[in-house]
Amino acid sequence: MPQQTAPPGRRDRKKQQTRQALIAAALRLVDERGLDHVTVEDIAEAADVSPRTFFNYFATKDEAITGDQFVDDHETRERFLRVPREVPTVRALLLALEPLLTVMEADHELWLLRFRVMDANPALIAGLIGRSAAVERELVTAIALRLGVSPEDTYPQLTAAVAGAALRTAVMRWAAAGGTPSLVELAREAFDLLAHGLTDPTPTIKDNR
Amino acid sequence: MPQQTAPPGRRDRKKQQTRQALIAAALRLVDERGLDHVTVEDIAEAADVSPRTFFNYFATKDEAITGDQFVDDHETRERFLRVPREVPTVRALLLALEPLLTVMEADHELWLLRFRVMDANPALIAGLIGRSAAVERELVTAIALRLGVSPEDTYPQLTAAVAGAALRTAVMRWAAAGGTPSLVELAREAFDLLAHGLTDPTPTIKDNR
DNA sequence: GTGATTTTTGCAGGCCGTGCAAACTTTTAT
DNA sequence: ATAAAAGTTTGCACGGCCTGCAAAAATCAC
Repeated sequence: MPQQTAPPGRRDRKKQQTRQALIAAALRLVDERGLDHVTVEDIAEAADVSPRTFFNYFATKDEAITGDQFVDDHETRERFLRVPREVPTVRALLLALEPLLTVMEADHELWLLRFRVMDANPALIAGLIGRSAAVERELVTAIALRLGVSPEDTYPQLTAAVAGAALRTAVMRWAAAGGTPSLVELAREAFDLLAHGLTDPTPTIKDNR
Repeated sequence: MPQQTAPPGRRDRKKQQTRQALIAAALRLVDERGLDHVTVEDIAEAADVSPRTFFNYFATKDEAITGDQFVDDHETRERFLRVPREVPTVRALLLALEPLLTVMEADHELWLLRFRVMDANPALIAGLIGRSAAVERELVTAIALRLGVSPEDTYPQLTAAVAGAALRTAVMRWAAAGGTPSLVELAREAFDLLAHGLTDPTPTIKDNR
């Protein structure tokens, strides 16, 4: 084997191009007009393909906008299980997620737009969360496995759900703020708050540790 | 005013009847055949109304199954704000939610079936969560108000999202277990874990406080 | 009973998403 | 180069969800 990844031929290049065009068109149009005033036909037209082709790339209109998977279940699970056992679960989850966040920040242009559009069209958030339910289920078993408890226990299920919520919050805040505090920082802040039991903040006085 | 609630006439009684019939039909059919193998027409037929009438009662097929609102935003918000300031936020949220859970337990037959059906048809969960996003937004402002911080801060947003996740977990576990540990107990367990920072459980040895 | 109000229903229509088979393009082998 | 194989795009037909509108039917108020 000369190289692990064979150089993609013209065919795959064209596919990627079409995919990008569809995503870009979808985001632009929905950003301009709102979700309800954009049809799949509009998107296909703007990307210069037939409406039928749209569905060769995405199972749903929403998927072109939100992205099919915003965390890769398998990779994340693996990374989580590789974290040394001494590290507490919540911290281990953060560590397992961080590479992902870094990748998103590298593509911040795309993701900021995506989340801005989602924020403006709440119907999309449901779909996003729904799709992340698959990841959550993976996480439940991974957490249970790592701790040696049953996946039916409260702890794994609660922790997976809560971590998902924390991640979502961090990402939405990142997008709302336009990307100024880094996503990794925001996530760390969220997970730290979690690990401290969400103790109430003191309004006026800031306690630095 | 002789009484606060005027006795409902035949008209309102019939409406309630139709509504119940539609919900019951929807749940029964989807439970039997799965979400994809039940059409609105089927449900309407089983409830003995026209398909068009179905949409006079529910905005969506899913809504007849999941219920339009599984927590009442306004009531919960009020209750939350009435909890004395000394009570920490997480605990106050639990207190504000408990009456709701009690109501659900009173109707456990309906709710257990509902959540069983949702568990079997993940597409429904997305919708459920999506609809609870409205509640979450209410909670964010309520938490911020109570603490005297900005609704843009991390704490209110994170806490609202996390509380929602914890509530959802409790309810799903309650349904999965068939209602044996009481819903209120499960919710308390979840919120206690939250307040303790999700510290890792010890697998074999149980520590009772 | 009569008229006003509300609910139900049918109808037409737009959009989403899918299966299928024909046309087309790229790749592979000769 | 040429032909066969493999993969992609497209059109067509169809079922299902959901909406607006106006006519018909039921209920209510007098």
